[in-house]
Amino acid sequence: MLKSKVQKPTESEIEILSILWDKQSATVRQVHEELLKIKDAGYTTTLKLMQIMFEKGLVTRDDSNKTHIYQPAVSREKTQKQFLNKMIDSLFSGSSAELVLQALGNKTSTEELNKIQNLIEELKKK
Amino acid sequence: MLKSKVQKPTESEIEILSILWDKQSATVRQVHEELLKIKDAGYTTTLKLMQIMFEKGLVTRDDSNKTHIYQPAVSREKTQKQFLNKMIDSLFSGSSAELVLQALGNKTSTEELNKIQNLIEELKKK
DNA sequence: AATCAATTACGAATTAATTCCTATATTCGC
DNA sequence: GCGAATATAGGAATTAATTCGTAATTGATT
Repeated sequence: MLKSKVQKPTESEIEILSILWDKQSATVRQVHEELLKIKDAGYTTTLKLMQIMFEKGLVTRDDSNKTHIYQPAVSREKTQKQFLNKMIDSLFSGSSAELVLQALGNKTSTEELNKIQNLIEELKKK
Repeated sequence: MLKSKVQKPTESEIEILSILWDKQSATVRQVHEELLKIKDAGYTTTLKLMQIMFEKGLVTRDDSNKTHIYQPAVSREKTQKQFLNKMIDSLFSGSSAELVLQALGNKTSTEELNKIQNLIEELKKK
């Protein structure tokens, strides 16, 4: 089993990835505008982050025009799994069930609970 | 609503807290011995980390003897929730159900699935 | 083609986390 | 009490992440 080629995104990088996942593709300017809605940051800060993400292989970009267009190079699902697994490992003694119990314990609507029940039935069939 | 008094533990601090949660209380030496099982580190590194954790209020300590005895000052459950919520927020669009679905998708034993089903039934009664 | 605005590139400064060296203090065995 | 062993304290060095100033480049407008 080979180590993954792509590094794990940092906190700030996840914020940017989230925007790219939503928009599919975007310029630095567009990402920056979105970022401003949730935090304070200079334009070149966003630019620099996205450049670093490009070097890390977290995003791809089309630089055939002056204004580069970025796209996520890692999927939301894969990233979610990556962080879930790390968290299960470090905080939940490796038990995903424990994590689920804790997550449900909080506040989950009946509707969501039903969805989860259905999924569990599906899983048990296999 | 007041901001929490206690800072969020870092990666390394979680490793130490995990040991303290298991042992209830321990000396730096004991924690260090445990840490060595999972990673490489010098003794004073562990010491320094635990001193910082004390300053942050993540642990308490009895320093009436030469060898101080440390105890966790934050609970495992509260810390789990803290990180779960942050993760749900940053990676799962605020939906705990989405996180649960993703976590179950992985690999969970039938036994664990049953436990979760029971919990869901409990939750739905309220 | 000269100017202007927007963009990228580069590199340095800052902040946070981790690591460990060295000095000092305490306890234990003799 | 003295020396060895073990502990804590303090601070400096390192590494990683973030932030942003400044310069160079590009393209658009005239």
